[in-house]
Amino acid sequence: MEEEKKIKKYYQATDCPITVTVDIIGGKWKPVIIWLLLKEKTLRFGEITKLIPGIALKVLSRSLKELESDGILIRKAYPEVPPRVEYSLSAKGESLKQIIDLLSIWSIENVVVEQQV
Amino acid sequence: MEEEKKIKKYYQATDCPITVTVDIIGGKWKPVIIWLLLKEKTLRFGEITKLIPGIALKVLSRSLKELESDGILIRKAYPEVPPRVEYSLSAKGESLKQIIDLLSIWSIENVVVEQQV
DNA sequence: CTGGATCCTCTGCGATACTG
DNA sequence: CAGTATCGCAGAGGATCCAG
Repeated sequence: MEEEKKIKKYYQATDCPITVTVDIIGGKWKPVIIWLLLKEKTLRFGEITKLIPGIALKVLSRSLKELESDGILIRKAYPEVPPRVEYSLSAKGESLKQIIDLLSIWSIENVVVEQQV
Repeated sequence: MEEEKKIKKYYQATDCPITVTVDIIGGKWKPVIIWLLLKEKTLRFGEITKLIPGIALKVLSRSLKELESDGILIRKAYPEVPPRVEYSLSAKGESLKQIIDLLSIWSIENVVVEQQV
């Protein structure tokens, strides 16, 4: 069923591969999460909430799940008390670095400058 | 008021410039529209609706407006009857080519292949 | 031909309380 | 500590009719 959903999702937007990527890394917080993981390599759930003060727990939780099921990041849970869970990027996630960098650079060159002028 | 909204939008996501760009080119159809304009250079409203069969008129209309107000594309209306309106990318819009290409390539390498296997 | 006006649905996002 | 459960809101996306 999930498989179907993905395939459907892929074909619905005029077979445009760009939309596929935007669906995966898009949204309000996912880019930020990926960006943080690119910098910090490994982060715990609580650390992310501190690094992204505005995010709601539920949203972070769901974002991480989706990124995991898309193969972008890897979730490692340690059977301890209290529990510890570490998130890090997969190879696929690392391969987004170029894109994330470009997105960042573009906005700095094309949006931020404007606002200062 | 619009200015306030933009500035607020920029600062809300932990000052992350990536989100800014995603906000501009994100959404279900905007990437497709930009991609089409990169290829075709100039398109009329009706032509876009034909190239993107699934899109609702209102959505296309709003997407074009937003892209225009973000300075991505240029709207040229000809005072004729029946009216003719042409859309083309601004220099700022053209500068997105690199990003669009990367997004496309990434999905082809990381998503499509998987589905075929 | 271009798109505004209207009404509707669906889901992404958010805040708080609670649990293994 | 790392989440789930629950409730709620606002906006994106959509279908249809109407107008300059």
